[in-house]
Amino acid sequence: MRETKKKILETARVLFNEKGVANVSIRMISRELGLSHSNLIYHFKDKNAVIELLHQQILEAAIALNASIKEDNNTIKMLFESVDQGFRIIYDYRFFMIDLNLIMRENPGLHSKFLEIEQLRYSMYKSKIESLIAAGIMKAESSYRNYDYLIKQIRIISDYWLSSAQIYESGEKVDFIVSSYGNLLKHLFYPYLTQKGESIVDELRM
Amino acid sequence: MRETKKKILETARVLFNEKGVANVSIRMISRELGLSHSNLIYHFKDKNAVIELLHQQILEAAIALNASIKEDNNTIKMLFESVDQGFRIIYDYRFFMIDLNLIMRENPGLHSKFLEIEQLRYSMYKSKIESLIAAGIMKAESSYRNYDYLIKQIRIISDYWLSSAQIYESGEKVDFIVSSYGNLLKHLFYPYLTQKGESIVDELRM
DNA sequence: CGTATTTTAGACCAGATGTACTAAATAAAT
DNA sequence: ATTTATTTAGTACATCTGGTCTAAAATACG
Repeated sequence: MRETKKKILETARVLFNEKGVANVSIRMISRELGLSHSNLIYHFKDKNAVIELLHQQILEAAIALNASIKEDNNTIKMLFESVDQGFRIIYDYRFFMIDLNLIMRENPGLHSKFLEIEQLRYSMYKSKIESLIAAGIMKAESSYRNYDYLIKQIRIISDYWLSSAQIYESGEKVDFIVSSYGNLLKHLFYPYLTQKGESIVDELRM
Repeated sequence: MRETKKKILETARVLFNEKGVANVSIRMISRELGLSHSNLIYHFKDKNAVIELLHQQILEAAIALNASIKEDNNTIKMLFESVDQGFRIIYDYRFFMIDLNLIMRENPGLHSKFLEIEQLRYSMYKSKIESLIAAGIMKAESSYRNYDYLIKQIRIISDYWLSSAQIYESGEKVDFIVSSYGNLLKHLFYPYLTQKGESIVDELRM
């Protein structure tokens, strides 16, 4: 029955989000589902196997998102929209980002995969920024406008906004958190906008 | 013997940094020290008590740093120096930042204290930025230069640069990591500098 | 020196966890 | 319908953990 496996993933996801990966055991997940723990082990070798599959779900959602956003329409509007939607998707799997370091430490395979994906993310931003410069929307690079640093700032905020939200915004609603931190990321771009860029973003903000 | 307590803190700090807080038990620390675990419990009620004292050590170091940096000399040079030195100090206690969310979740008292300190951090940056604007070093605030967002960006990077380093820079030397991520933080300010500000920072970078 | 206090060790307990193994129940297939 | 494969439950085990209690050793003190 394929159904059981799905239920396990779903329950695990919710429990991970609630209590944190470290505080959820195989036995807890099975108890929650009214299953024997040996049954759970039949479907997943261990907790890491569950996490790996959940990570794959995230990836699939991200790929679907990328596909839905037209590549040729390479505007800042699309960039910001993908931020909002990406943030919304990852929120449902927030345990993964909040316990990121724990997970990476105990799962070297996932760690390497994560590093590979990061390279893709880097190139994506790199080329987006280049085309925004070419379009006169972002300022040209200079000693005080080093876009490699910008991309690394984006990386940290993308990786850890959920951790930060857990500490500083506990109790706030999903929508509020997602839009706050989405704005935080977008504001990284603002001081790099040209006048033309600003007027384009002005329209988006209406 | 006060000595034992110090040794426990020292060993705990090293083990936490090495293995992560979740993977270190009271019994492990005592084993490492050749002590009985009941002896450890005699000195510290539990693991959280150890972490709390280590956190106090961090605070004391931070206070000493703030005192050493003259308040009246409110330049961007001092700001950047305190970043470098602050980053260096916290590196030795990196477990605290890497396992921040875990620690906050299981230690509500520490969480509140951390939130209080964050308010101080906020006001500090707020007033520093204001005086830098007044001095013509940073640009005036505007719709595309919202300094509240800048301060929140600073917050996330300050809180999670060590986590990010653990994932992306494993194996790199301390000095490299500290200076890389210090630069990352400083670059948050760069696009907000006036021409005057740029020329001042130019001298610092020589 | 003898007494009181602090520090340390050892033993024990109850609970949770991962893992392995066996057997029953259910579903699929021929 | 009988066999085969898949899915599930149950049990048992070794390990680790936090916590408590008791007593010995070390230290401080009067």
